[in-house]
Amino acid sequence: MHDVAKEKTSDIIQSVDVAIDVLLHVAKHPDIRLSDISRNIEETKPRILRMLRTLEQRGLVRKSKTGTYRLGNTAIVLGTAASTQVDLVRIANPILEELGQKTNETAQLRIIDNGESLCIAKFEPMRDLRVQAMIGRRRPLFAGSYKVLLAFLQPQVRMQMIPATLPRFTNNTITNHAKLLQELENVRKNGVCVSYGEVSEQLVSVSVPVLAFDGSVIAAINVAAPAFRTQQSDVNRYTLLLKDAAAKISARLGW
Amino acid sequence: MHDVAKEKTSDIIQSVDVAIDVLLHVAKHPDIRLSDISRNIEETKPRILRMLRTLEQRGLVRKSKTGTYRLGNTAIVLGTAASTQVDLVRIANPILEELGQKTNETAQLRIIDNGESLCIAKFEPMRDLRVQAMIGRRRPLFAGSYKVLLAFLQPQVRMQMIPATLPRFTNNTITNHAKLLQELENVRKNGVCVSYGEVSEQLVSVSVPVLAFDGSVIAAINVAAPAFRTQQSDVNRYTLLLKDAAAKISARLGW
DNA sequence: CTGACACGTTACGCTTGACGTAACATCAAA
DNA sequence: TTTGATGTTACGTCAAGCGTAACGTGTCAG
Repeated sequence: MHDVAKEKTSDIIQSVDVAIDVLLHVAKHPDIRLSDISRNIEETKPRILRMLRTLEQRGLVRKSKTGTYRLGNTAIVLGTAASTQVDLVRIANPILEELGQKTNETAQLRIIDNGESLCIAKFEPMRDLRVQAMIGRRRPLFAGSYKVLLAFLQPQVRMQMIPATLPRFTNNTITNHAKLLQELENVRKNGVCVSYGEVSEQLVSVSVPVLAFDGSVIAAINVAAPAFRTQQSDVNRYTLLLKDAAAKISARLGW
Repeated sequence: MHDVAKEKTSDIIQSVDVAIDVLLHVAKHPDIRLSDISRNIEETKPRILRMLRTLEQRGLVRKSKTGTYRLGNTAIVLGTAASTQVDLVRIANPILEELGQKTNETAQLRIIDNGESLCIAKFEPMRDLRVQAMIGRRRPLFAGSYKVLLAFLQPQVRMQMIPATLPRFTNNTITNHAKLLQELENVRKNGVCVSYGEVSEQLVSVSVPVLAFDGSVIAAINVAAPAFRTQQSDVNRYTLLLKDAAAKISARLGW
């Protein structure tokens, strides 16, 4: 066996691991059916069926009359408990709300997870047109203002997170490695990253890092707004508010 | 083997089942340590360790530097997804909020789960003194206004849910079987259940059922308030508002 | 200082739990 | 009817996951 791309599964209990795969798959694809899960996860149908039955009996998933699966009540209970247990989220939420109220734009809290940025808290203002945020949504680390997360990583770790070729999303996407590294340098110097439509043409996004006492990056908070109503002065204001909010979060995390 | 109290584990994959035990246990007891989980679940430490490692690698739990475990980021993502996938919760939430705003008291959505009532959605008003509700909290079915859930069950199912001896919580708790059955009869007739301090001395709680098209009970919604500021007129008003809200939920569920 | 007793962790040989194959029933479309 | 999906059951096989035992470590009490 070459086990080229095979993960080293040291001490992981595989049936549980696959069950988590199934659970997260149902989370991502509501009303999915057994066969589709089996195909996507690449496991046999009887195995997936056993998994689903186990999850269902515990209320983590629910089977509809038509045979499709969704998350169940236990998942709600679990998630609610989690929101109060994860310090970062619990602390950030009110600060994020204040930030969103002041800017009247969408604010997010994002962490690095599995080589991507993951939204784990958000605030959306009450106005007709706003940027939509979604808890659980993943975005690349190397494009848009979330690359602030990249900028504050240790150099050797950072390099591993940057793919060989940088995919293009818009005209403004940075696809040149040297340029990206230069930009990361600037971001680190200024403590803020502003994206003018690097991922979506019409959006401006401003992110700052949430740092630990030792300068390591914990998360990023950001404000995203439609480009047409965002002047340079707004960006400056958001930056100040973001830095203030980030400092508050850091402080309240105990540093 | 007598397998007297042994559950029939037909087709359930045990290691996954235990992993769920562990996960829910962490949810219920934040900052718990390996040994305690092992003791409570009654499984060996190596087993639990393997479970925790698997859960941790997927971000469902997180291990602190001191060796205690909490829920992790993935649990948040999961729960958020679940809130949007479970029809009942998604539909009930805005209606519950409206109900809570109108009454200016705490409102809850509760279902039957495992012989208890389980809170799966809530609204708490912005005022200094209010009844606290918590998603995931369980309460008995046979005491307080949640017995509305019991009242609308099919008779044979209902009997199985009522324990041989009814524990007393307060002076007002119904501990007599005949009396309880009589009360359930009234509740079914009136479509509402009012508890004057049956579980907590100082609380008044009003619940109505959310019924399916066929008359089967799906859930209960309730309003709970401190007794000292709740007159009979308030109870009457809550009842009307609750019945209205329950009808809306039923309708929006597609019946 | 030194037992004594927690804690988490590792190693490993044994067993049974969980696996995949194959066959099944059912339905829908061709 | 045939074809090709679906979900499901049954069963014999095998290795995944188990518990035992022993380890290292830290913290109390004596």
